[in-house]
Amino acid sequence: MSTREGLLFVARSKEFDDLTAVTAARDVFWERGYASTSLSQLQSATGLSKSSLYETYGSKRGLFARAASNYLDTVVGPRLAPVEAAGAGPAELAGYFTGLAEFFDRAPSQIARRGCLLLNTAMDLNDLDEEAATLVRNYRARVQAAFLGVCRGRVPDAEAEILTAAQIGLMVTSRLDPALACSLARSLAARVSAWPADEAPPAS
Amino acid sequence: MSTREGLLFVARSKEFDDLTAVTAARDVFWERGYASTSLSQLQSATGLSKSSLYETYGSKRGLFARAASNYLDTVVGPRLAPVEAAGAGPAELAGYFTGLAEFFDRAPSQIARRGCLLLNTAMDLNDLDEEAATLVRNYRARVQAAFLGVCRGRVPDAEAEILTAAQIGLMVTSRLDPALACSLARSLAARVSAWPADEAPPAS
DNA sequence: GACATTCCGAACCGATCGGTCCAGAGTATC
DNA sequence: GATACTCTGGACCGATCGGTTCGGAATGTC
Repeated sequence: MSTREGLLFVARSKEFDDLTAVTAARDVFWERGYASTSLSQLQSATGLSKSSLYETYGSKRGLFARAASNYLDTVVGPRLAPVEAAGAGPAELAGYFTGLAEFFDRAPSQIARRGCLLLNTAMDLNDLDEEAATLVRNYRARVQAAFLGVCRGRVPDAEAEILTAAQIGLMVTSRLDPALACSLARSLAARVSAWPADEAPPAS
Repeated sequence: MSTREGLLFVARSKEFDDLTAVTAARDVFWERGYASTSLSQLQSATGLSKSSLYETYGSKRGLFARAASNYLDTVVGPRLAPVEAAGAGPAELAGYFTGLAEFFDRAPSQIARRGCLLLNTAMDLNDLDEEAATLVRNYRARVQAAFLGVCRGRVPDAEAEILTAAQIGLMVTSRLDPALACSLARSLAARVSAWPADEAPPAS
């Protein structure tokens, strides 16, 4: 708003929801990757005109930044939260993999095949910038840190490194064959569940 | 060649080496992915003109098929051969990962960051065809089969499934950070080496 | 009505895309 | 020289790319 001659004028309010638009764009990037996503596809998904997209997000790259941030907040965060919580144990980690298994099992093929937006970005790093590269590296580090928190005191630290790699492989596999990914996720959950108890074992 | 009036004429011989050109193209696809590789980049890499490329390989897609086949023959095959051999054991599997670790350690960054041509293709499946998709799935299945041959009789079969995922994650990680991939590969080798002996344990 | 802002359609930019074609130079054997 | 084939540079195709600009309609408050 602006003032002039003591009068207060209020501008026309926004007609589209920013979160809705970013989410729609996120899904296109997620499914097709950054480089293979065209502006016209983003227009179709968001329902916004090219002018509005440019005016609001500055560029394709700017919209991608918003999409990636949204992905971290609404997809990665909630799924990883129980594992990142203080005191998380094998049960929480197994639940993480079981949750993914159920997702691959139940979600429609088109959704299950999207893999991970940030890992998919690893293939587009040639077309993006160093900022995008560190974004992906930080994501990987965050996953490994969460896994490591559960491993400490129970299994060697290298287990977290390997589990992180397996998780990355899991998301890539889901792009190839969601059913295979489902099976794999269950195997990972089973493996974590088989870890020895860390404290006083239950008297049986 | 053709005959006419009883005379035999022999055509001009090829001036470029097919294997060299395919290898050069393969490296570009490997580094940049299918969709992000342009014809002009393929021209620069192969040293061939657009006309010759079209005449020889039919299309960008046709050249990619040759590149992928070459990749399987000259990259995947040799590295996986010892693991696929009859009677291969943990030592061969550990050697596989150690070989990758040394590669990530010694190869120039630009080379080490290429990851796996076929796994990278998983991101381009939207732009390719079902034939390409089965190519990647078959590669994954081949790796898992090789790993499974070593697991049998020593560790549960699910270990091969998880190791395959870890191997996929390893190749993705190498695109992000070769040093991390090197460390990961060594951890995988160590893990496999720690498997219990399958037959009469050595008397100590 | 005046004013401020939002939004879109459309035109436009320069560039690149994969693909097609052809004239002509080069290279080989007879 | 005649013949047959290889190979290239360049022109061309229609299409699409990300990005930019602008006029004007729509929507709001005063």
